Amino acid sequence: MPTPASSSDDESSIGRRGTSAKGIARRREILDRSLEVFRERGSEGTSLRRIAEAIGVSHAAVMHYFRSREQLRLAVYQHTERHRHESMQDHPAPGAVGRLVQAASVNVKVPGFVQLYSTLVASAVEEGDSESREFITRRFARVREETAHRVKEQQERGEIRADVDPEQVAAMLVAASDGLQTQWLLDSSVDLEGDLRMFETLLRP
Amino acid sequence: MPTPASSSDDESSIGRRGTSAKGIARRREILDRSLEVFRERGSEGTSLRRIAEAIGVSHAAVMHYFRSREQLRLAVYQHTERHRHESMQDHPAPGAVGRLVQAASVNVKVPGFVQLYSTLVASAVEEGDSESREFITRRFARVREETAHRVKEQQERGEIRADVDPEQVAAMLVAASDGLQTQWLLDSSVDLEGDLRMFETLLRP
DNA sequence: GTCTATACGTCGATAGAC
DNA sequence: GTCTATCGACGTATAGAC
Repeated sequence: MPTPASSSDDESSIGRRGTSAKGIARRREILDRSLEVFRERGSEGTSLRRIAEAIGVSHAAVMHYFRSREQLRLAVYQHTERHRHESMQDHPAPGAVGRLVQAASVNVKVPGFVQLYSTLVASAVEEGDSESREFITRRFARVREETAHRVKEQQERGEIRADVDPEQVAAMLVAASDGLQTQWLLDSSVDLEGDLRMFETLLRP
Repeated sequence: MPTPASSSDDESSIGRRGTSAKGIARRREILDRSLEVFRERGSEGTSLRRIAEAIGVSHAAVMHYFRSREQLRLAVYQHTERHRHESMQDHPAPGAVGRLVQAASVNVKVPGFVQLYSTLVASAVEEGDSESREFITRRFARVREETAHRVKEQQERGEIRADVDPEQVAAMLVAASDGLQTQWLLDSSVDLEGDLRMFETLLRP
């Protein structure tokens, strides 16, 4: 539910195979089809066998490209995130809150994306040493840092009140963005964009 | 990760058996031991057989009291929530933000509680018709409503600025509280209490 | 490199004996 | 109320065909 932020991980660094032309295509096919199946039944309720069936291969073939089911789920998220970023490439940095609003609005329009993120966060906080935990932890740190930097700049320009700590504001903005996307999924009468935009009022000098 | 809010569901309305004295005791034992095991391995990584083993019965015995694994998880959350509420019964309503801060601080000190909540939220947004979804959806609606009411009262008393919508503030406060608890779990350098307290500054007239 | 076939241990869930 | 037995499905691992 992140926020923009440039994705630095290439897909191929995550899986273990898929070097030939056919392998690369197959890998992408698995990622694309997985998201489709996740959308219908949720990532938690979807087995490797079901994904494999949707493609027309054995479930062992899927495991040829991904070390584990957990790792496939993370790779599907990163794959989707990349495409999501491309669809909002061109914009002139409208400030910290604006970035959040834009990112959140795009997120909830990608079917299954926020749901997938939720399962990754749940895995991250439940498991002690998983790849999910490391990925989500780093993501939070990076997004907070980028947001804090933006807030600081806007404070120097006098666009944001100076009596609040940029790091605290950043943590809060990221938390509110994540939480509101979740609430919107369960009750679309929640005004995701308006609620986030309210921060512009609250942060005004 | 909620917020205070009075728990209206009785545990026994959730499970299906446990009417005798022994049954009631057994039911509570399952709930208590489940949380202990969830704490170590996470609720997602814990099987009914492992819980049963910790008690000294077969996994079929556990299923005698709970319709499904999913339902047991929800019941464990509600059971823990009840005890959590009792541990902060006496307080004189310190305002909307104060309530949030108090609730969040207690939550993160109950081992496994926020983690369990995260898995429930993930289930809620992934599954279309589950009990988890209904429970979490109702919870959000109730907590938002209670918080909005408190904000409105404080606005009338002049304690909170009047140029913001109470419902929007409530949704944001709940979202920020949830999101910050998650961030704190993954990185305890996040200042959960301080970040939330900042809202008092932002909301000052 | 890509993939099928197959097997292992475990899981949630159910049925029926005690 | 609790057990044992059993079911189909699951994640994972390996051997080997192409």
